[in-house]
Amino acid sequence: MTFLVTNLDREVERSLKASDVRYTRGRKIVLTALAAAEGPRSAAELHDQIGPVVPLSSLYRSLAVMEQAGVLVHHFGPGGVTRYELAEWLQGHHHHLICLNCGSVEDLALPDSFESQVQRLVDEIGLAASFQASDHALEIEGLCKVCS
Amino acid sequence: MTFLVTNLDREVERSLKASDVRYTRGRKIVLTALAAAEGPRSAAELHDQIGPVVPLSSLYRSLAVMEQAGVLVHHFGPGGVTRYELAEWLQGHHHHLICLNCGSVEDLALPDSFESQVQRLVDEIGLAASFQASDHALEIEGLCKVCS
DNA sequence: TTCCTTGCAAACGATTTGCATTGGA
DNA sequence: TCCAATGCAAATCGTTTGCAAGGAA
Repeated sequence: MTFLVTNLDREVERSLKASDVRYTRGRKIVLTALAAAEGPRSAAELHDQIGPVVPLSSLYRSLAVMEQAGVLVHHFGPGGVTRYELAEWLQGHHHHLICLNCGSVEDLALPDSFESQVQRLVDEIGLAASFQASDHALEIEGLCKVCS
Repeated sequence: MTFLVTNLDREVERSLKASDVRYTRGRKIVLTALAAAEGPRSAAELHDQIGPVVPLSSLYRSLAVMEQAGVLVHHFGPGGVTRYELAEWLQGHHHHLICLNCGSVEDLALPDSFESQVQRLVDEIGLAASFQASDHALEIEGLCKVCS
């Protein structure tokens, strides 16, 4: 993580406040679970981990609101489900390791030397394809430690 | 495309036959639509394009069967929907340009010089992360020609 | 004849929403 | 006090499946 949890909390609260969104107990629980996760998590995965204190409908609403406030981002992954994680400005740029067997998705931060190469490739590609690239995601598929 | 449509058809038929799957009229229609597409397509997108001659339930079943036979592969993308495209051995390795505005997904084949760099990066990363990588996908997000 | 395939409708699972109630600034 | 947030249930939407009818080998 880029921030200590305490600072993270402060940053999140500030961001939400800027969108007239309250940083409530339930949202703190969700945010904390996501901050502790090693990769993007679906509503169901979070609900399993958090328990019934935050019902699914509230969970979905909290995720949507925090995404609109720029605190979270989502991805679509294995199982056709939506997974959320902290926005890049909170947890840094990274990529994903996707297990083709169990469907788990874990983060992978690349050393700067790699990342700059990826970034350069994407920049050049965008130019060549007349596509206004603003971000990239290198998803690596294979077998995770557990499944290999 | 790697094959001319005629040869594609022959290859597909052979593959399906090997899985005891018939290459029926409806499946040919779906396959042809996918072969003509510039990127992965969802069942709904195909249905809109093809029309009611192939009902949605048959479409979903055909896509699933052809994927099991190794002729198609799927991805999860914008809108949280599943999109299918020809397997790599039929259309070649490529990446995706994802429009953050309209949600369109289009193919992008990289020049060999780029692709070999991406491949080398992925290989090195896999080693470093004790992850048994078997494939990779470089998704570039931004604005497509229409939306930019 | 033997199975695979199809089509319709019902079933499912993930996600969203209406509405009355609760809670935070 | 006032409006956002919550919780439950009902509604949606993409996708899957049961089952009886149709079609190719």
